[in-house]
Amino acid sequence: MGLKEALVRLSDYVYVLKENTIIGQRVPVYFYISDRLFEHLEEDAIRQAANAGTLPGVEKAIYVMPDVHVGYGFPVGGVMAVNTQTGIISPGSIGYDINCGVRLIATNLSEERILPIRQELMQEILNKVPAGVGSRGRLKLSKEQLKEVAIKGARWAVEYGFGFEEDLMHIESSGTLPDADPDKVSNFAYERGSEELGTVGSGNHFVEIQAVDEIYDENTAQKLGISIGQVMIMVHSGSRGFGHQVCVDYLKVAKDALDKYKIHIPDMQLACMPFRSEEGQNYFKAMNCAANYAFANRQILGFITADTLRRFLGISWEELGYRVVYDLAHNIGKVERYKIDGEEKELLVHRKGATRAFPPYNPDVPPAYRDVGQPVLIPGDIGRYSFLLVGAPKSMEISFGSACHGAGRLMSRTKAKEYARKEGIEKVLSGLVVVARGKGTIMEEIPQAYKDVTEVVKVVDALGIAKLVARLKPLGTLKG
DNA sequence: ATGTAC
Repeated sequence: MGLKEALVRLSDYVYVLKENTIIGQRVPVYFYISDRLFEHLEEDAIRQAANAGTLPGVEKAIYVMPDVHVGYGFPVGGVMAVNTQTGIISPGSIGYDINCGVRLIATNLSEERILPIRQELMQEILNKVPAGVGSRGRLKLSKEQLKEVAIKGARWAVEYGFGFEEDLMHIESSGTLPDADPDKVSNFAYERGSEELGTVGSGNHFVEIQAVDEIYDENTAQKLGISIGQVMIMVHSGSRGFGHQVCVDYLKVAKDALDKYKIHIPDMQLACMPFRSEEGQNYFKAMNCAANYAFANRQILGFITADTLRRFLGISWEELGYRVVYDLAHNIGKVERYKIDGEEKELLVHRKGATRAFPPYNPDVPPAYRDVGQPVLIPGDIGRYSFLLVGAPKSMEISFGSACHGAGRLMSRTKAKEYARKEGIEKVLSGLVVVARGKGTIMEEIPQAYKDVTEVVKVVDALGIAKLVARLKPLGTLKG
């Protein structure tokens, strides 16, 4: 019997894989998924989530979001919380792209102003914002400068001239994670990161000009300063080669330390080390450096895009009305406190393809959003809607303060390319304004290659993990 | 995701 048959449907959006379904699995795995998305649930993704349930110190349950798909060791869309005293830290369960995440910037512009010029505007953004694998930015930073980036995160970018002090108040952890030690990052990571700060990268990463298309919760939207027809900028990017190298380096450290700490794992991709060990702490501190690099990266990308838009229209910053709504990580490990069976515990929450979704009045929600909850940003794929939600109370009870992160792949990259070639890329993308240096990435990232993100957000909304606020439609997209 | 393969 396959694992998929072992899943028990508890309600419309909840399936469970009971503990001990696989050997050594100490906690249940909850899948937050609709029946439609269940059809696409891969056997391997279920196995990966169950495997994580065997890791030392795992608490309560593994949670899997509706946009789940197979990842390296741990599925994308997975949330795992580990006891910080007795548990491990797993680089593969945070992901190769450390602090891959999303930033949303609001403007005062209305959609009508952009629609007639969007083709030319996107060409200009293509000229000004570096994108693509191995793309190099306008900055070339020394190791010493990168160490500052690794410590200061988004603040470094603001001090360098990319943005404003107020931006920092509207970023997860203010865009600066404190437990970062740049001496735990390898020279090779610094080399790879030296020319990539302020670049978009490839894959599903993008910079997009959007318009607010539908509002689901007028009251919350108003408090967030969001209204119909408003032009927004969305940035989806991560820590580029810098974070990738940190992950590669510490996966090796973890594999080499398995015997030393007598850790037994069902899959080498789940190689991990005790969180309190020297190796574990070194990775945590290096991971936070990479996360800070990613916060700085999105700070620069968002600012350059806004500045390009502003100059293109020949208007002032005041007239543009640039305002960072929020910026968050969807690949990260965070130390947070949760009540489990009445006992408060300190946990390392691994979020891989999952966003934090803290409810109203949580102290980590910025003051401006205190009574609405933390903004949750869900990027769509080329030509697809993106969504703005806010964290809701249930997340603290049933998902370690987490929600989904996006659509999740449906077709492999090869299959997507085949499809695009067969149908013709012009037809597949008809009506959309998409710019890129090459066609390759676009072919792999066609909308048909992804699950329907609308269905994904419906699930987290229905579960009370996050509440739908607004839908954003793309006006123009820059891809890597 | 990724100098898209150590």
